[in-house]
Amino acid sequence: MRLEGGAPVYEQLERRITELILSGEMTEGEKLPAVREIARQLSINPNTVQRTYANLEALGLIYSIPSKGSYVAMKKDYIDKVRAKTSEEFTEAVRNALKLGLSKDDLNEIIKNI
Amino acid sequence: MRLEGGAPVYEQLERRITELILSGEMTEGEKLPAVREIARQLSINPNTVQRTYANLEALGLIYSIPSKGSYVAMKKDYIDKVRAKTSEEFTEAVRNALKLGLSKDDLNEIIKNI
DNA sequence: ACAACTGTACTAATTCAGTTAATACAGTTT
DNA sequence: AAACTGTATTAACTGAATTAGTACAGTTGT
Repeated sequence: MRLEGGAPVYEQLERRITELILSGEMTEGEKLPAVREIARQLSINPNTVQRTYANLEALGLIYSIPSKGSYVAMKKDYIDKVRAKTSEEFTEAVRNALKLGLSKDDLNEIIKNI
Repeated sequence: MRLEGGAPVYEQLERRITELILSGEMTEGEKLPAVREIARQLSINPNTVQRTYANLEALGLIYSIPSKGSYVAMKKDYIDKVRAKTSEEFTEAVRNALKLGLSKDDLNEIIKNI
Protein backbone atom coordinates (compact mmCIF):
# COMPACT_ATOMS: atom_id res chain seq x y z
CA MET A 1 0.00 0.00 0.00
CA ARG A 2 1.90 3.06 1.29
CA LEU A 3 0.01 5.50 -0.91
CA GLU A 4 -0.56 8.53 1.29
CA GLY A 5 2.25 10.63 2.67
CA GLY A 6 3.92 9.00 5.62
CA ALA A 7 0.80 7.97 7.51
CA PRO A 8 0.76 4.35 8.71
CA VAL A 9 -1.25 1.95 6.58
CA TYR A 10 -3.66 0.98 9.35
CA GLU A 11 -4.47 4.65 9.81
CA GLN A 12 -5.11 5.30 6.14
CA LEU A 13 -7.40 2.33 6.04
CA GLU A 14 -9.15 3.57 9.14
CA ARG A 15 -9.95 6.84 7.42
CA ARG A 16 -11.23 5.16 4.30
CA ILE A 17 -13.62 2.96 6.19
CA THR A 18 -14.67 5.79 8.47
CA GLU A 19 -15.63 7.79 5.41
CA LEU A 20 -17.60 4.91 3.96
CA ILE A 21 -19.58 4.64 7.15
CA LEU A 22 -20.10 8.30 7.93
CA SER A 23 -21.06 9.11 4.35
CA GLY A 24 -23.70 6.42 4.46
CA GLU A 25 -22.19 4.19 1.77
CA MET A 26 -22.16 1.48 4.40
CA THR A 27 -25.17 1.23 6.63
CA GLU A 28 -25.82 0.08 10.18
CA GLY A 29 -25.47 -3.66 10.66
CA GLU A 30 -23.84 -4.23 7.28
CA LYS A 31 -21.07 -6.78 7.28
CA LEU A 32 -17.54 -5.60 6.54
CA PRO A 33 -15.15 -7.63 4.38
CA ALA A 34 -13.14 -10.20 6.31
CA VAL A 35 -9.75 -9.22 7.63
CA ARG A 36 -7.98 -11.54 5.20
CA GLU A 37 -10.15 -10.44 2.31
CA ILE A 38 -9.13 -6.79 2.64
CA ALA A 39 -5.54 -7.82 3.24
CA ARG A 40 -5.51 -9.75 -0.03
CA GLN A 41 -7.12 -6.96 -2.05
CA LEU A 42 -4.71 -4.32 -0.80
CA SER A 43 -1.68 -6.60 -0.59
CA ILE A 44 -1.07 -5.84 3.04
CA ASN A 45 -0.73 -7.97 6.14
CA PRO A 46 -3.92 -9.29 7.73
CA ASN A 47 -2.67 -8.05 11.07
CA THR A 48 -2.65 -4.52 9.78
CA VAL A 49 -6.30 -4.79 8.89
CA GLN A 50 -6.94 -6.38 12.26
CA ARG A 51 -5.44 -3.34 13.91
CA THR A 52 -7.62 -1.05 11.84
CA TYR A 53 -10.70 -2.99 12.88
CA ALA A 54 -9.66 -2.94 16.53
CA ASN A 55 -9.26 0.83 16.42
CA LEU A 56 -12.56 1.35 14.66
CA GLU A 57 -14.20 -0.81 17.29
CA ALA A 58 -12.61 1.28 20.05
CA LEU A 59 -14.08 4.33 18.35
CA GLY A 60 -17.48 2.65 18.33
CA LEU A 61 -17.78 2.72 14.56
CA ILE A 62 -17.89 -1.04 14.11
CA TYR A 63 -18.16 -4.11 16.29
CA SER A 64 -16.57 -7.51 15.80
CA ILE A 65 -17.72 -10.94 16.78
CA PRO A 66 -14.99 -13.62 16.86
CA SER A 67 -15.46 -16.34 14.26
CA LYS A 68 -18.36 -14.46 12.71
CA GLY A 69 -17.32 -11.13 11.32
CA SER A 70 -17.23 -7.37 11.74
CA TYR A 71 -20.21 -5.10 11.29
CA VAL A 72 -21.03 -1.43 11.02
CA ALA A 73 -22.25 -0.22 14.41
CA MET A 74 -25.14 2.12 15.07
CA LYS A 75 -24.23 5.72 14.40
CA LYS A 76 -25.81 6.79 17.65
CA ASP A 77 -23.35 4.70 19.65
CA TYR A 78 -20.48 6.23 17.74
CA ILE A 79 -21.68 9.77 18.25
CA ASP A 80 -22.16 9.13 21.95
CA LYS A 81 -18.62 7.84 22.25
CA VAL A 82 -17.16 10.76 20.37
CA ARG A 83 -19.02 13.19 22.57
CA ALA A 84 -17.90 11.46 25.74
CA LYS A 85 -14.32 11.41 24.60
CA THR A 86 -14.38 15.02 23.52
CA SER A 87 -15.86 16.09 26.85
CA GLU A 88 -13.10 14.29 28.68
CA GLU A 89 -10.42 15.89 26.60
CA PHE A 90 -11.95 19.29 27.06
CA THR A 91 -12.17 18.73 30.81
CA GLU A 92 -8.50 17.92 30.85
CA ALA A 93 -7.73 21.12 28.95
CA VAL A 94 -9.70 23.10 31.50
CA ARG A 95 -7.98 21.45 34.44
CA ASN A 96 -4.63 22.21 32.90
CA ALA A 97 -5.49 25.83 32.21
CA LEU A 98 -6.73 26.34 35.75
CA LYS A 99 -3.62 24.74 37.17
CA LEU A 100 -1.49 27.18 35.20
CA GLY A 101 -3.18 30.23 36.56
CA LEU A 102 -6.01 31.03 34.19
CA SER A 103 -9.34 31.73 35.85
CA LYS A 104 -12.71 30.28 34.91
CA ASP A 105 -13.68 33.73 33.75
CA ASP A 106 -10.65 33.82 31.47
CA LEU A 107 -11.77 30.54 29.93
CA ASN A 108 -15.38 31.65 29.46
CA GLU A 109 -14.08 34.77 27.77
CA ILE A 110 -12.01 32.70 25.35
CA ILE A 111 -15.00 30.55 24.46
CA LYS A 112 -17.15 33.60 23.93
CA ASN A 113 -14.68 35.10 21.46
CA ILE A 114 -14.44 32.16 19.10
CA MET B 1 22.88 9.39 33.50
CA ARG B 2 19.69 7.52 32.60
CA LEU B 3 18.32 7.59 36.13
CA GLU B 4 14.61 8.20 35.76
CA GLY B 5 12.29 5.79 34.01
CA GLY B 6 12.53 6.03 30.25
CA ALA B 7 12.43 9.81 29.91
CA PRO B 8 15.15 11.32 27.71
CA VAL B 9 18.13 12.77 29.53
CA TYR B 10 17.65 16.30 28.23
CA GLU B 11 14.09 16.22 29.57
CA GLN B 12 15.07 15.01 33.01
CA LEU B 13 17.67 17.74 33.20
CA GLU B 14 15.08 20.24 32.07
CA ARG B 15 12.85 19.31 34.97
CA ARG B 16 15.65 19.53 37.49
CA ILE B 17 16.66 23.01 36.43
CA THR B 18 13.04 24.13 36.16
CA GLU B 19 12.53 23.12 39.77
CA LEU B 20 15.63 24.96 40.88
CA ILE B 21 14.35 28.13 39.26
CA LEU B 22 10.69 27.92 40.21
CA SER B 23 11.49 26.99 43.80
CA GLY B 24 13.68 30.06 44.07
CA GLU B 25 16.95 28.21 44.64
CA MET B 26 18.22 30.04 41.59
CA THR B 27 17.25 33.66 41.25
CA GLU B 28 16.69 36.03 38.36
CA GLY B 29 19.85 36.95 36.51
CA GLU B 30 21.95 34.25 38.15
CA LYS B 31 24.40 32.54 35.86
CA LEU B 32 23.89 28.87 35.09
CA PRO B 33 26.80 26.43 34.88
CA ALA B 34 28.37 26.21 31.45
CA VAL B 35 27.14 23.58 29.04
CA ARG B 36 30.39 21.65 29.26
CA GLU B 37 30.55 21.98 33.02
CA ILE B 38 27.21 20.26 33.53
CA ALA B 39 28.09 17.70 30.89
CA ARG B 40 31.25 16.79 32.77
CA GLN B 41 29.56 16.55 36.14
CA LEU B 42 26.79 14.29 34.88
CA SER B 43 28.93 12.38 32.38
CA ILE B 44 26.68 13.22 29.49
CA ASN B 45 27.26 14.83 26.13
CA PRO B 46 27.53 18.63 26.01
CA ASN B 47 25.02 18.63 23.19
CA THR B 48 22.44 17.08 25.43
CA VAL B 49 22.85 19.94 27.88
CA GLN B 50 22.74 22.34 24.98
CA ARG B 51 19.41 20.96 23.99
CA THR B 52 18.10 21.33 27.52
CA TYR B 53 19.18 24.95 27.57
CA ALA B 54 17.60 25.60 24.17
CA ASN B 55 14.29 24.20 25.41
CA LEU B 56 14.40 26.15 28.64
CA GLU B 57 15.08 29.27 26.61
CA ALA B 58 12.09 28.52 24.38
CA LEU B 59 10.01 28.24 27.54
CA GLY B 60 11.29 31.62 28.65
CA LEU B 61 12.89 30.26 31.82
CA ILE B 62 16.44 31.19 30.88
CA TYR B 63 18.22 33.18 28.21
CA SER B 64 21.56 32.50 26.62
CA ILE B 65 24.14 34.86 25.19
CA PRO B 66 26.64 33.25 22.83
CA SER B 67 30.18 33.25 24.15
CA LYS B 68 29.02 34.62 27.47
CA GLY B 69 26.75 32.25 29.26
CA SER B 70 23.20 31.30 30.19
CA TYR B 71 21.20 33.09 32.84
CA VAL B 72 17.97 32.68 34.76
CA ALA B 73 15.32 34.85 33.12
CA MET B 74 12.76 37.00 34.83
CA LYS B 75 9.88 34.98 36.19
CA LYS B 76 7.39 37.42 34.80
CA ASP B 77 8.50 36.69 31.23
CA TYR B 78 8.16 33.01 31.88
CA ILE B 79 4.71 33.30 33.38
CA ASP B 80 3.56 35.42 30.46
CA LYS B 81 4.76 32.81 28.01
CA VAL B 82 3.11 29.98 29.89
CA ARG B 83 -0.15 31.87 29.97
CA ALA B 84 -0.03 32.61 26.27
CA LYS B 85 0.74 29.02 25.42
CA THR B 86 -1.96 27.68 27.70
CA SER B 87 -4.51 30.02 26.19
CA GLU B 88 -3.65 28.81 22.73
CA GLU B 89 -3.94 25.18 23.73
CA PHE B 90 -7.23 25.81 25.42
CA THR B 91 -8.50 27.64 22.36
CA GLU B 92 -7.62 24.63 20.27
CA ALA B 93 -9.49 22.35 22.65
CA VAL B 94 -12.55 24.58 22.36
CA ARG B 95 -12.40 24.64 18.58
CA ASN B 96 -12.15 20.88 18.52
CA ALA B 97 -15.06 20.40 20.90
CA LEU B 98 -17.24 22.76 18.89
CA LYS B 99 -16.34 20.97 15.69
CA LEU B 100 -17.43 17.68 17.23
CA GLY B 101 -20.86 18.90 18.12
CA LEU B 102 -20.58 20.27 21.64
CA SER B 103 -22.18 23.67 22.17
CA LYS B 104 -20.64 26.66 23.91
CA ASP B 105 -23.19 26.15 26.64
CA ASP B 106 -22.03 22.58 27.06
CA LEU B 107 -18.47 23.81 27.52
CA ASN B 108 -19.41 26.51 30.01
CA GLU B 109 -21.30 23.90 31.96
CA ILE B 110 -18.24 21.66 32.11
CA ILE B 111 -16.08 24.51 33.36
CA LYS B 112 -18.62 25.40 35.99
CA ASN B 113 -18.66 21.86 37.37
CA ILE B 114 -14.96 21.47 37.96
C1' DA C 1 48.25 37.95 21.36
C1' DC C 2 46.77 33.92 23.22
C1' DA C 3 44.85 30.51 26.13
C1' DA C 4 40.72 29.24 28.22
C1' DC C 5 36.41 29.97 28.43
C1' DT C 6 31.44 30.66 26.47
C1' DG C 7 27.08 29.16 23.30
C1' DT C 8 25.90 27.06 18.81
C1' DA C 9 25.70 24.53 14.20
C1' DC C 10 26.23 20.35 11.69
C1' DT C 11 26.72 15.55 10.79
C1' DA C 12 26.92 10.90 12.10
C1' DA C 13 25.94 7.05 15.19
C1' DT C 14 22.80 4.90 18.18
C1' DT C 15 18.64 3.74 20.39
C1' DC C 16 14.09 2.77 20.77
C1' DA C 17 9.16 2.88 20.00
C1' DG C 18 5.86 2.29 16.45
C1' DT C 19 4.60 -0.45 12.61
C1' DT C 20 4.31 -4.51 9.97
C1' DA C 21 4.87 -9.49 9.24
C1' DA C 22 4.63 -14.53 10.34
C1' DT C 23 2.43 -17.99 12.65
C1' DA C 24 -0.78 -20.27 15.51
C1' DC C 25 -5.17 -20.69 18.04
C1' DA C 26 -10.19 -21.15 18.70
C1' DG C 27 -14.76 -20.73 17.23
C1' DT C 28 -18.53 -20.69 13.32
C1' DT C 29 -20.57 -22.12 9.03
C1' DT C 30 -21.67 -25.05 5.24
C1' DA D 1 -14.05 -31.82 7.71
C1' DA D 2 -12.92 -28.01 4.99
C1' DA D 3 -13.18 -23.22 4.61
C1' DC D 4 -14.29 -19.52 6.67
C1' DT D 5 -14.28 -15.95 10.75
C1' DG D 6 -11.70 -12.73 14.57
C1' DT D 7 -7.74 -12.69 17.78
C1' DA D 8 -3.28 -13.48 20.43
C1' DT D 9 1.67 -13.76 20.40
C1' DT D 10 6.10 -13.22 18.89
C1' DA D 11 9.54 -11.58 15.82
C1' DA D 12 11.37 -8.54 12.19
C1' DC D 13 11.67 -4.10 10.32
C1' DT D 14 11.80 0.88 9.87
C1' DG D 15 12.16 5.48 10.84
C1' DA D 16 12.18 9.17 13.93
C1' DA D 17 13.99 10.72 18.30
C1' DT D 18 17.99 10.91 21.01
C1' DT D 19 22.76 11.15 21.84
C1' DA D 20 27.59 11.66 20.44
C1' DG D 21 31.53 13.70 17.87
C1' DT D 22 33.59 17.54 15.98
C1' DA D 23 34.17 22.14 14.49
C1' DC D 24 33.12 27.10 14.52
C1' DA D 25 32.87 31.86 16.30
C1' DG D 26 32.73 35.17 19.92
C1' DT D 27 34.15 36.82 24.84
C1' DT D 28 37.18 37.23 28.78
C1' DG D 29 41.27 37.53 31.41
C1' DT D 30 46.28 37.23 31.42
